[in-house]
Amino acid sequence: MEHKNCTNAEHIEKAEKAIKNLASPEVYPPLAEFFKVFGDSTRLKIISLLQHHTSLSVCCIADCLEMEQSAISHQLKVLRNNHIVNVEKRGKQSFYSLSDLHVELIYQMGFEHISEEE
Amino acid sequence: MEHKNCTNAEHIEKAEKAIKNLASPEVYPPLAEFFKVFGDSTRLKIISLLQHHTSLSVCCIADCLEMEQSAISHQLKVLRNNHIVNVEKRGKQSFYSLSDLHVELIYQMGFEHISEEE
DNA sequence: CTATCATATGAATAGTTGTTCATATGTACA
DNA sequence: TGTACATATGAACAACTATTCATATGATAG
Repeated sequence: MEHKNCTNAEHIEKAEKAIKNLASPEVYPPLAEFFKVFGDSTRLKIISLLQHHTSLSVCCIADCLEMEQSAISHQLKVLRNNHIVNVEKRGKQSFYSLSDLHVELIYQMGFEHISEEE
Repeated sequence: MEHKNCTNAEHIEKAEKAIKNLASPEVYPPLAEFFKVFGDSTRLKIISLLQHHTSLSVCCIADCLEMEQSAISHQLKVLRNNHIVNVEKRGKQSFYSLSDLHVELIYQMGFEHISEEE
């Protein structure tokens, strides 16, 4: 690490220590990608709908959110790619559900965090 | 709710039930805003650095991440606005730290989630 | 007061993202 | 086989975002 901004001894010591909290650089882009999925109202609403072991078809989600089928389908693809939902195809329809408990927990913690703000 | 996409009885019943999982519409934008903060590598690295009660100055963070002071300052503003970090000004410097445990937990859960994927 | 260091901020820009529209794929049923 | 339904996907566009550069603010030491 270069010390371009500050050069005093205390600074260097703190920096050397803090840098141990960092993971290897290649983990951050996929982690950011994962959190980015939660950073959109439509996707959060889809996650909401699928809480408590609910399994819904695409058209059902579109109706609940009063949005176009295509918009929902595009967002479900994002959720699928990030292993946040599972699909089960039955006949003409695709049923989506949350892939694991992590997702519901992260969603809940976000909820708690913003509720605590004044 | 309109049933524009599907109209059969089973669909309508499922939709009426699922819609109870939804919170009121105005909670989603701020929640998305909150998660969006985690959706960027630079901000995740800053959160990483500040883990375990670490408190760092702006220039120290810039040095650790080998990035421009200005870029870090802009991102710290985003983190501040979302109550993810606290600032304590001491003389010329501003020391940043994580605002509460939620942040560290959410970060950790994201980490676990992506680690579990094959 | 002035020079310097630390931080913050505004404007500009390149890159990304969510939605819509049009259309393709895939399934079921007559 | 043909038609209707359910879903997926590609292109286009407007809106947003992260970084850089230049500069402003603010504090301290001389």
